[in-house]
Amino acid sequence: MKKSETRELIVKTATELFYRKGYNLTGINEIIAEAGIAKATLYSHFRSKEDLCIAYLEYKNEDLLNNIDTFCNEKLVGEDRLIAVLEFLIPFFESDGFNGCWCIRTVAEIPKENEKIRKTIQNQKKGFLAYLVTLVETNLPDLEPEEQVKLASQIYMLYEGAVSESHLHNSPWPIYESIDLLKTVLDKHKQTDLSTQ
Amino acid sequence: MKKSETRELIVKTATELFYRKGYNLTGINEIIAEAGIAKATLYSHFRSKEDLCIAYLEYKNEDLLNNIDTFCNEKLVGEDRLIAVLEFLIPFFESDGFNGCWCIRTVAEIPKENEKIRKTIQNQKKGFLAYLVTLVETNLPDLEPEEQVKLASQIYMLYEGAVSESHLHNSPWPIYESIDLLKTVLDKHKQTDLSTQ
Amino acid sequence: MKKSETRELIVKTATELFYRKGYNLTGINEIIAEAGIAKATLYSHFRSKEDLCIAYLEYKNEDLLNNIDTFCNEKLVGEDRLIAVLEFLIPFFESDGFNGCWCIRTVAEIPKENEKIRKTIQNQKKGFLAYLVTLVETNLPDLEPEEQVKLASQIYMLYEGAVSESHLHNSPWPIYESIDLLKTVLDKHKQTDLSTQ
Amino acid sequence: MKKSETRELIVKTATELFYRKGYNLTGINEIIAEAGIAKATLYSHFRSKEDLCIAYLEYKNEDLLNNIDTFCNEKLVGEDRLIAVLEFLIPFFESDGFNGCWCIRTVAEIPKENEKIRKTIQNQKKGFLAYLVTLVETNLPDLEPEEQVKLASQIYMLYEGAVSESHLHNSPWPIYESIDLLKTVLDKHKQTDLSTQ
DNA sequence: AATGAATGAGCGTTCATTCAT
DNA sequence: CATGAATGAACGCTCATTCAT
Repeated sequence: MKKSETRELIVKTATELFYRKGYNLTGINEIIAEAGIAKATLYSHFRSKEDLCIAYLEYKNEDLLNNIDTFCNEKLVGEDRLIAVLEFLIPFFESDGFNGCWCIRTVAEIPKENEKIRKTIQNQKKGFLAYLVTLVETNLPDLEPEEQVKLASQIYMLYEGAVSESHLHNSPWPIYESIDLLKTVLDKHKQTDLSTQ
Repeated sequence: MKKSETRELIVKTATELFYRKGYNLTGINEIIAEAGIAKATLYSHFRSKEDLCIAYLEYKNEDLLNNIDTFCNEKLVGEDRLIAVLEFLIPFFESDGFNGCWCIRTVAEIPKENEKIRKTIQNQKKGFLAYLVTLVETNLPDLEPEEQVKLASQIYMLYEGAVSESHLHNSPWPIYESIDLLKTVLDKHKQTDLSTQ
Repeated sequence: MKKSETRELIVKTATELFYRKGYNLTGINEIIAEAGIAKATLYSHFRSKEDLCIAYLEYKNEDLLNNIDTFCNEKLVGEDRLIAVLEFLIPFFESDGFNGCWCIRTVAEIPKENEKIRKTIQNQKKGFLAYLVTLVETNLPDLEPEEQVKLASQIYMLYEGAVSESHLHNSPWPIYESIDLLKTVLDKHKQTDLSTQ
Repeated sequence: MKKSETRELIVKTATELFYRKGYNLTGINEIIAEAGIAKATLYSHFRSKEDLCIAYLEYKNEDLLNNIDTFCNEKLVGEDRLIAVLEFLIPFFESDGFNGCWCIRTVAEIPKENEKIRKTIQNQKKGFLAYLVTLVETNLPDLEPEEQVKLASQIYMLYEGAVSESHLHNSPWPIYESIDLLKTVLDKHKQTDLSTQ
């Protein structure tokens, strides 16, 4: 087996376990047993459990961004594509193994002093925000730039709340409320737009 | 020392540590050392760390509801009192030791199978939702009942998102975005109200 | 079993193993197996293997100083009692389990940065030197004070060399050479003494 | 790179690390990283870490004997050349990276059962003794043969003690005491010599 | 002749919990 | 009612060594 293949096997195994059971409640022993490798093999690929955690976060993030983008591009353009960001959460919530947001959950598990993981997570969220800004710019080009940023931030907030709360309550209602809220906000923009014309 | 006093000392000590460091990263030894009691004393008051966790969650929740209620009652009635729920988060965020939402963080730390803690947390959130429904009913009495419930749910979503995200980003901007979003929603209700009159 | 008894059991067991096999080559598992206790029991008495090492060094040192003192007090006074310090090494070398000097051996095993253990060892040696100074003062009172210190230092050197080399060569000849050397030095002092009278 | 060159690179690297950090505290990984070679390359030159240890001991020993011989040959003949053996220790102690006697330190680290390394070390010390015997024979030819052997043994003892103790105390005073002791012994031989003439 | 990925055994340490006193 | 000594299981991690390429 190639080195990169082993590495990928480790990341995939760790990702499944970390996301399902949590970072602290998943032991290295469990990961290597599941992956069918020796402990030292894991440690030849990752210096520490912490490094493996970062690989897990990146793997999850990349996957998510791809899935969202694919999902949104199937939708009509304009407002609908923005709403699609939140609609994406419905199949996500219903999918096997949905367990909330790995960022929020991992932040909750690590000591406050762990800057490395904390920064990784913050950067992921900033990346997602940047993605949403671009999406707003593309689909609501007539909006003022600062309004575009504000709207993106608000979609971000609604997205995050919907993920956390649907997970906590084990129900999709928070997603629907977020969608509803977003529609209200978009309506307001439409009105403002009309009235200024 | 009376039995109830010892119990309260334990709960307070555990609460401070659990909230600051997280549930899994706080050891029993740390709690008894901080409280200055013997290990068996702790176990004579709580059957397990899990039971202590529930006491911690309840202690935190009671405290929060009192604080929110006190804060909101100082404000004018009507819409402003609803907005106050979110404005409450600003001093909360700025307070020493702010560390996000204990419910979200604890859910992230325990195994999915732990029904006891999970139910406790879900019930707390349902209690908070019920509080918000009452608040909407009191302050926007003209709204349709189902609209009142919906609005309360949305305030809940905005509240939760603001707590989580201000914690994650270590910045209050998510709180301000939530407030802004809520104002937009309330404006819409006002318009609808006017138009139907 | 009382706490102090368990502690003593641990120290005795660790001492036997550390001295026989060396510090690094003796695992915690071996110590607890030999002592018949649980791992956590050991760690409730000693914070780390390093702390146990220091207890080992102190246990050995105390034992040694007692044995030397007892041995020397059985001898005639004067020069003979000084020579007795080195003669003590003959039964020591022949005793079961003789394995050289724990100080020298432990210094060889720990990283240079380990100040805690290093200081402990240096202090033990300084204590032994102080003991020898007193012994010289008592038994050769007519000698100049600075000559007394010098002689004590030289006895110290001969003692240390004899221990190390008898261990390395697995033979007592270095002890006999040290004794011979000491006698030469004492003879010289006698001559000087006579000629100045 | 030629095979012999690679081998020498390995030995030099291992020597530096073993002597500085100790045998057990130096890992194979550290050696190959420092030498810039692959793990299997090391194992193609040395069957085991133990074999590499022996190469290290031999490398150190050869170097030492050369240095001592060079140092002593620069001195006047007679007693002064014998004293020079101990005076050699002053620049040795002051040199960068002085870390005591590798033989004593390595003996302290290996299991008693390891005959291979043990014998190597004992033979080195016997070789050094033989060198000293020759030195005494050459520089004090009038002494009785058995007295020559005895004197060589005593110089050996003083040498060894001075190395160990200057290392342990991190101070050169043991070297000076050894030199002083040796001078006393040599004085005595001179007197004996004179009185028998 | 040289590589580097993989290994099994072991390391020192910490955990929540129990029980005799 | 409160104690503190003791526990078994699990933790994250490192070691010298091997083998297919």
